[in-house]
Amino acid sequence: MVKRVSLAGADCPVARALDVIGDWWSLLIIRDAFDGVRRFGEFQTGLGIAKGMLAMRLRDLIERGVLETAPASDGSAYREYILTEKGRSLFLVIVALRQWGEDHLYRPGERHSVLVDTAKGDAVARLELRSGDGRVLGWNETRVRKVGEEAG
Amino acid sequence: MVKRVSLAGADCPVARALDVIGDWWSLLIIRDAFDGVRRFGEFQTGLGIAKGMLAMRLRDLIERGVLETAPASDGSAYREYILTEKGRSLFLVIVALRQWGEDHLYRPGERHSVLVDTAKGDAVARLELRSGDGRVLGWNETRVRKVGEEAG
DNA sequence: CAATTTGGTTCTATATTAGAACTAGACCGG
DNA sequence: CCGGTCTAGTTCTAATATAGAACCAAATTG
Repeated sequence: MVKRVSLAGADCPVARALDVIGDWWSLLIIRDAFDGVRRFGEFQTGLGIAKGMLAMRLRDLIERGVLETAPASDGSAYREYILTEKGRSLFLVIVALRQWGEDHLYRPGERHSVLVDTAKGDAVARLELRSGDGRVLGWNETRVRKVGEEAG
Repeated sequence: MVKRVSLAGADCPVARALDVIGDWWSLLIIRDAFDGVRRFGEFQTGLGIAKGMLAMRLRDLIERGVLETAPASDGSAYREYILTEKGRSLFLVIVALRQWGEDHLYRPGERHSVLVDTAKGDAVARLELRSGDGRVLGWNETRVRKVGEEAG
């Protein structure tokens, strides 16, 4: 089989991003980390992931700068896994996935978790893509300018 | 190994979303579809994916309502793969991944493709999460309200 | 109508994954 | 401070998924 394909050198930022967090478990681990999960055992039981997989994923995510370890905040000798700044900026990826899932993967009326603004407790607004000057853009009002292509 | 874990019944929309598009290739196929790729061979050479994998992924994505087939637009007897409405609404997921990749996975000055507003040719704005009443929210100003949890 | 292109399917070797079994160090009760 | 248990892994094995090559049939091209 040779190796699983690597996209680390791609021109497309989507491909590079998927190279880092595009596997089955990484984004779930990161989602849990946003939710306050920090300890190995918490991730393991919460996700139902095999321990070997979890250990490997945590190692990879640390190596790639998404997570880091810190001494446990409860004073014990154990370690905690926490998001780095790089990891925390995946927040909008998680939110986008969440909104898509809410829109398309539940039957009408089927209950699911909701992202709320902590201050007021209301559901957050939908994400929108805007142009540089503030117009809301649909998928068909954009295009990808490839590397080397002339601007304009 | 038993089966690969399924998250199709999860309460968390992020988990359900990843169950549909959380594997190695699906989002790359979808990204290419947004970029105008429609034919089997185009996906295959563009992605460098094995034909068997691609055939399987296309089948899965059709089955899950993200893609559909249509008669080829060039009048030939071949088929094309195009995004459904459900598939097109993954646009913001791709954009969020792109922006994260741009921010964190390129060395300063290293070139990469850019998403531009077709009308003006300028790069699009960064995504922002806002509250119901329009305030910009950071990752630490939100929380997930779980199913069954009381509102408020 | 022969040659080539397109769009697959099938096959096999290798890689990845899940899950169980095992281990070492931390913590806890006495 | 001693034995038991919890935490956080590592190691092992069997099953599944993947890459890549070989094969094939229908459509298109010359």
